[in-house]
Order: sequence, then structure tokens, then C-alpha cells
Amino acid sequence: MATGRTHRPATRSRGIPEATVARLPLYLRALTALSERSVPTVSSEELAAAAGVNSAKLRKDFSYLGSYGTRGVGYDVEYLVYQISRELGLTQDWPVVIVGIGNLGAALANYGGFASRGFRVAALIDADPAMAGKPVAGMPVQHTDELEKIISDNGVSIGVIATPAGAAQQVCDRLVAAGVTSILNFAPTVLTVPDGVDVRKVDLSIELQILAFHEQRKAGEESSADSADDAEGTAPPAAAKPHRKGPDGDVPAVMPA
Amino acid sequence: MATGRTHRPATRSRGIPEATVARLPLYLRALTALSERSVPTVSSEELAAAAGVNSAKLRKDFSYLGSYGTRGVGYDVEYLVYQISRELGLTQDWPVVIVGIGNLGAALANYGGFASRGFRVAALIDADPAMAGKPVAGMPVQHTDELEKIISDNGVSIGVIATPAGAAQQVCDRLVAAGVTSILNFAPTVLTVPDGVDVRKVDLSIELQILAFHEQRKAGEESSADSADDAEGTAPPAAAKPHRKGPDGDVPAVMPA
DNA sequence: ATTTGTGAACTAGTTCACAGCA
DNA sequence: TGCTGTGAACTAGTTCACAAAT
Repeated sequence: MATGRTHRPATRSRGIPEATVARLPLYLRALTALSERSVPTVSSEELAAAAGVNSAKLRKDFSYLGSYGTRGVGYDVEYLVYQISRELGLTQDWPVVIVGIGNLGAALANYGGFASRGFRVAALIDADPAMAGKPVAGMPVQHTDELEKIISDNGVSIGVIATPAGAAQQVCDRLVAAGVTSILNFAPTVLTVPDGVDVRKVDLSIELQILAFHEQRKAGEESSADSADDAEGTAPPAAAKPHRKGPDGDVPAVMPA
Repeated sequence: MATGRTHRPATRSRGIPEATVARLPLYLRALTALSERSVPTVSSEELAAAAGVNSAKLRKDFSYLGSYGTRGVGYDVEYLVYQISRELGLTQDWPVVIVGIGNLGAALANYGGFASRGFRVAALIDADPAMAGKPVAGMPVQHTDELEKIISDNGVSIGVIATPAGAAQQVCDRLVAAGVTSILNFAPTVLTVPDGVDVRKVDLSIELQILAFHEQRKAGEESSADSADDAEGTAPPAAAKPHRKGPDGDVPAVMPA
């Protein structure tokens, strides 16, 4: 570490905030639905409701793209669909490979929404020789040996990793070496990649744990006093710490107010 | 809307920032791995590297939980595993139901990491009568009619929705009515829930679109000048806008510097 | 009369840098 | 000496509230 910028400001792109980028697909989905119902225009209020955000945020987000609305009227649905699609790079086709065709990989391969917007499954790859040639989602699974060839032949720049955790880093390294620069990781492990490669992770277990945290808080609010160390059921690891200081000093687990 | 606080400060819990909560599972995973290798202590630097964050952030995160480290030494692995588990509510068991046993639902049901940490699949539920009774991941699929009974009999408070988008809101409503207060949504749709219910979403298509955005930017940086409107291949919707103002006024798509 | 687009104010999250403790 | 814990400085993101446009 310690090499100047450890973190890289996450492709702040042409000044469009990352948080905004993350919401554009949401807007696009809502707009597409409106478009299918032939709705010609929407107000920021309506669209925001459909996308599950508030209207000020939506307007601010759109303001980063340009002035695509009409005051007193709203936004032209078709026009906005096109603008956002273009901004997201969905007016071109992105071939992707899915590596690891287990339960999850197969589910992803079958997922329709994949192809719907600019993405095309170029290949399904698995390390198990027994899988090779077997059709999944109407496509023959190919063996990992072919990985590099598949990537370069198809100009793949986006890879989806759905392997077991143990294989993920290795697969990732091969994908990157072969030219992939964006990775969507479903394996429950932290991937290390060189600068310039983007990784996004999807992790069921993490999401559940975050929910459990909040769930626990809800439960605690109801009963409040009692059961504050009910959770100790699993027994704290014996010995261990000499002293510990709780979040607010040394007050017992029961909160003051 | 317009009722005082529109947004609710997202369960800011006992003051632990949401961003920190989202990282605790990451730390926990790294710590569990160390624990299995019988490593007794870690420094913030080492643990941060394993979790893929920087050490200042990790220390700050831990500081919200309390002072669990020892200066000059580091953190006791076992002790920290316990503290974080407790904080996340993983010292108790959370029964969850999975609704929608298609490709994805089956993949989730089979996902091992599920049970590993505090979560237990209490039931698999599907609307298709043909699925009823069929074993998936060693468990018989139950029909949607049983949903309410299953929830209350098992005291389920966390539900996973893996249905098609069209069914998601309806399933969500039933889950909530039956007592579920945390939902993990895999369906590509925005769920509306009453106050006090948490929803987290996992959306393949959104993740890919975010990657595509950055990918496009990378490509643009290389060639720079040329192909600025190469993306227009899909043709902009005819008619539409009278005037439009690009992000920086009216400059053509070629960037100045 | 409406509804956008956006500075300004605010809130959350990150990083710095170093005092304090083992 | 080494490493945690944390105020202080900074950066990113959200919300407010209203001027500008149609």
C-alpha cells in the first residue's frame, strides 16, 4: 500500500456521481414500463414514485445528465429512455461470460432480464469436465480450458463469477489476464484485481446479515429492558479479554434513555 | 407524503452508521477464516487487507462497537468474532422462508452459506401446485396457500422473494401481513412496504448496467475523439425534443480536454 | 399554474494524522 | 516501539426551497 492513491475515486466518470449511476437503471426500468404502456410524459414526482426514490433526488440525478425535461410538463418518456440507455452504455451490446455453472450459474444463465437490455450471454464456462457440452439455457457449457479463447474471440469485457468461493480468485485472475475489465462476483469472497478493473459483488449472506442486524434492533425496541443479554445464549468465548469498554463507556447493556 | 419525515433515518440503530453495518459481515467473514486457521490476533492493517477495505475505515467501524482491540497488539480474533456476531444478531437463529422456487430460488435453497451463520431455511414456498411436495435441497416445497401458517408457526421474520417480478409485490404484501418485517428481494421490481419493514434488493440486471456504464467510460478514454456517437447505432427516437442541453451546455460530444 | 433545474444547507461517510495506551 | 482509537478535516450524497421556464 502507501502508493499514493490506495483507493482510486471509483471511476467518477464525467462527473456523474456514483450514487446517481446506481439509480439510473432503476429509472430506466420504470421508464421502460411507462413506455410499454405508451405513456408519453412523466413528471419527476410520478417517475420518482415508480422508481422508489424522492423527486428531488431524481431531478438532481437527471440534472447531471443534462436538461432533458420541460418545465411545467415533465419528461418525455421515450427520449429519456434513450438518453439514459446511452449514458449507461446500453445502446451497444455487451457480451458476458458466466463462469461456474452450478445452481446459481444456471439460474443466471436462464434469467431473462439478462438479454433484455444490452447484455448477451456469450458463453457458459465450468471447470467440471462432466458439464462440458451439456446444454444449459439452450447453450452448451464449455470447459474452463477454453476461457481465454472465448474471451478474446468474443471481445468479452464483462465476466460473471458464480463459482465456489475457493475458485473465484483464480477464475478472476484468468478473466482479467484474458482482457475482462468488469466483474460481477457472486462468490462470497473478496476479489483482488489490478487497477482499472471494476468489481461489483452480490452476496446473499451479507444481505441477510444486514437484515438480521436491523431485525434484532426492532425486537430489542419492543421489549427494551429485559433480554438485553439474551443473545449471550451461544456463550461468549471464555478467557479472552482482560477489560473491554462498551460503546458508551462502561454502562451495562441496558440503555439509559 | 409530506408527512414530516418522508424518509425515516433508515434504522440508524444504536448510532452505528449504516455503512458500517454493511461492512461488519465482511469483517466477520475474514475473522472466521482467521479463526479457522487458529490465528489468535490480527492488526487492523491485516484484517482490513483481508476484508478489502483500508485500515482507518476498519478501526473507525470498530470504534462504533466499542474498544475491542489492544494498542500495540491488535484484535483478539475469537473475541471479535463473538462481538460482531452478537452485534449483527447472529448469536440467535433466524428462520427464513424462500418464496419462488424457480432456478434462482432453488439455487438459494441449495446455497450452503445460508445455514452457516445464524440462518435456517424454514420453508420453501411456490405458487405452482405441481411443485408442491417436490423436494428441493432436501426439503419439500410447500404451496403458497400455506404461507401465512408457515410464517406464524415458525416465527419467521425474514423472507426471501425469488418470484417473477409480476408476483413479487403480492407475495411481499402477504409476507408482511403474516408478520415478516425484513425482506430480501431478488425480483427486479420496486417493492412498497409499510413503515418498519426493511427491504434489501439484489438485482443482477442493475449491477450489470452499472458495470456497463463504467466499461463504456473506459473504452471512451482510450479512443477519446472518434466514435463519440458511435453509440447512436440504435437510433435516437425520432421527433421528440425541441431543444436539449447537454451536460456542459451545448458543446458537441467530443470533450475539450 | 406547473414542474423543472439547481444553488445552498445539511447529513453521512471517509480519510488524515496523531494522542494515548500497551 | 507499535498499533489502536478518535477528533478534525474533508468528500460525497441528500434534501430544501425557490427562481426560471413553459
